[in-house]
Amino acid sequence: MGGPRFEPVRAVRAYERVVEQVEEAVESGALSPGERLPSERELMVQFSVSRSTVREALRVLQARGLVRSRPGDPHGAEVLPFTPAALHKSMTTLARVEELSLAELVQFRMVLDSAAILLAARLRTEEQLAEMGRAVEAMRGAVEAGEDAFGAADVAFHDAVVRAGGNKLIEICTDVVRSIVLKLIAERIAEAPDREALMRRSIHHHEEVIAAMRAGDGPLAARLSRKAMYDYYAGYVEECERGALRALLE
Amino acid sequence: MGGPRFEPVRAVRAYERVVEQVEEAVESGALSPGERLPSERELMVQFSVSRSTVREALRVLQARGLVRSRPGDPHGAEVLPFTPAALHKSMTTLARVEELSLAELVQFRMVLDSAAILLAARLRTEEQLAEMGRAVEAMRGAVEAGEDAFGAADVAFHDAVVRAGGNKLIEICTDVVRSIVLKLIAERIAEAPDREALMRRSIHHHEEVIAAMRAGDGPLAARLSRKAMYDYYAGYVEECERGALRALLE
DNA sequence: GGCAATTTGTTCGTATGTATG
DNA sequence: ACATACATACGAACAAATTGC
Repeated sequence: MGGPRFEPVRAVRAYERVVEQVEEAVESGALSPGERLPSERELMVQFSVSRSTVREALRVLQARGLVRSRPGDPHGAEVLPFTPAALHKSMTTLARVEELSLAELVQFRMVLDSAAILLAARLRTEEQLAEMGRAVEAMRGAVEAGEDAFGAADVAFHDAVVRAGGNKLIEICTDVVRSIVLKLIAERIAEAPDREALMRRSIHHHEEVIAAMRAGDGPLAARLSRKAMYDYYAGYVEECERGALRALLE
Repeated sequence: MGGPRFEPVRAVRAYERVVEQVEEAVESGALSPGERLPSERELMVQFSVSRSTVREALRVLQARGLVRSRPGDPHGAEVLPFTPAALHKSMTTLARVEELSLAELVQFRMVLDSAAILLAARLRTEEQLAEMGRAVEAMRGAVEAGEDAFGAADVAFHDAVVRAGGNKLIEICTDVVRSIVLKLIAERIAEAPDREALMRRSIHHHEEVIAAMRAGDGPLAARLSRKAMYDYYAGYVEECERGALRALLE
């Protein structure tokens, strides 16, 4: 006994080492968005691997949203600014293969949104509050204009809220989950009965949320927002799953 | 005017079409975890592309956690069960390049955890409650045993809670963010002063949470859990950022 | 345990269409 | 318009690894 404790070594592919090095350079800031990677031929020299290996590595980096390469580009692959695209992709996959129900997704939104509102009620500036107000105004104007305009204004409101909340992780996850939910009910949302009444009630709810935030009552604002989201989406959720959503309404 | 409205066509690479088809097969259930893909040479015939193209596609699918291929395996690439590995990877990247602060991550955990507890307080079975109790017992026994055992028991507790909450998205995100947080403070957690006092207080908090859940008081249990997490992690968070965490304590 | 067949990992060469200057 | 350098894609080849006999 005693002696050195050796660890099992997993065979690591050549392309993985290339990925690791580029990834490290990007995440450490040595390579910034907008900058370019050397050309594939240059990379195969620097890493002393073949062209195919370089290309496989670039495919993986591209799948992770770190770089983008275009045919014929003399500048080489471009380092991209962070986008939640990869996060979006893996959550979408999760939603499909794990069969996440719409109820679970909406519930997740209710949780994140009310948390953001709770935070925003404390941290918001007057300007941010005004921005939320303008978004609700836009929603009012968009009732006639159609789904897309209304939806865009609604997104603007919630974006303003989560930004005011100051948590980037909440911001990004909210964005990702919202788009997944919208995609799931996109075809049903237009043909919902009482569409206009739903919109007007939603606007009313949003105004109540703003009022509560202005008064500094975060818990109330959060409770109101959960109620608003429940009212808006409950119609699309299976009856038997609404109970779980109502559990968040107190 | 009039005439057909043509849509812009983005040049789609050959490997992407391969990825799309395999991805569709996996997500639709036509290909189940444990099943095998044809060999690379067989795939190049079926898709009528070169082997390099097949391999680039396989690398992307592997990066997304859908398949795994090993050298020499005569059965071809294996279709994997879903793991949050890809989600974990993209969140870790997010944490690094977007410079998520520890405070934001902990805040996110406080939000998800208290939501799960709120749900679990309503939906938990007696058996699940008992499982949480056993986890706390294990924590008590692990105070002497060391960090790892205590941490494992703590994980078991929170796992039992989120499972009882019944939202798989919350479950997975909790798991991902927890491991990121732990990695960030791994080296500091062992050398924290008053380590044992921290553990004992944490155990006490967990017992209070269970009691509140048993009494059916979800909001109280959630509030207690936020407080518990704040107490446990506040020491690792920059002074100036603790305010944002306290905003969740009411 | 050893051996043969097959597969993946990797390299190299070549042809083609494309973007830049 | 042209030349250059690039990414895309194909095909052949060899080494290393795995499976099944």
